[in-house]
Amino acid sequence: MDPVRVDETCDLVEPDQDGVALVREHLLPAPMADRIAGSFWALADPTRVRIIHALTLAELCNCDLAEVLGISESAVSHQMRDLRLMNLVTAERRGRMVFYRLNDTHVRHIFEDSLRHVQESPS
Amino acid sequence: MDPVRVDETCDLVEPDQDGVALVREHLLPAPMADRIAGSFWALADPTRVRIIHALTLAELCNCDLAEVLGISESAVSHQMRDLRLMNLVTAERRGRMVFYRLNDTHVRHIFEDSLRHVQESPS
DNA sequence: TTGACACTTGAGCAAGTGCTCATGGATCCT
DNA sequence: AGGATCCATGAGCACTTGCTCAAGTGTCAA
Repeated sequence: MDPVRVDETCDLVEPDQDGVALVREHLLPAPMADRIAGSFWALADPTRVRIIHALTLAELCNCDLAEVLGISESAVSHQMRDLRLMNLVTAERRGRMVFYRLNDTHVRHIFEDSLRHVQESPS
Repeated sequence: MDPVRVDETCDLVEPDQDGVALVREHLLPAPMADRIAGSFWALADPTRVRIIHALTLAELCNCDLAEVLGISESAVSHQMRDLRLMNLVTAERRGRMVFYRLNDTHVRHIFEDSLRHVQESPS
């Protein structure tokens, strides 16, 4: 628990000094909620989770990803396009293959944390 | 970087000893990918992000959440049902109101981490 | 050049999501 | 009891998502 104060406006504060009033005062602005949601979008889909996990282990090209994960190359390509737009991976062409690499240490870290958490938890 | 070894089968390993072979060997099983994706589902939607943020500040009832976030009580109630099913919040009835409280320290922590990360990052 | 291979892209579709609206249940007050 | 308030729920709807399929681009090798 023990939340941490981060700044003056909108975030982590000692809770429950007044309830509704406190919440209203430190309300998370909608654009920031959008950015946070966006940063979790990548890991909220099983296919992308598996792609990101694979890229944690090695740099891989589109067709290897498709083959290893058992999905079509087109499906992989579509996902990689989105991940690239979110700056979560970088693509590098070598010959006719395109190799993908994880580009975001934050996503890598929350993924690894979550993997540990899922392994420890009972269900 | 410096990934951490967690167990023998499917997870965090020193990368790139062979690429595809290594990935195939340590492939994340689909059910585990589903569980990880599920644990991020809550924070991948702006409305739920704002609900969870509000609940990090105080215990709140349905109607206060609706009023503070500027959405309908029905919309809140539907979201709270899902969050309850995922065991992320607990509900306690007091009179005719139902007060919600965060129930998952892991979600609380990754949310707080992410909030800090979003605040530090440029864009 | 011709073909094969790796990847990209757009259209289209089935399934899922988040909301509103209407209704019903639970609780309190007079 | 009757009404008011708070919440839950189901139906319905617009929108999004993740996929497949088909067609196209880029690269290499014979």
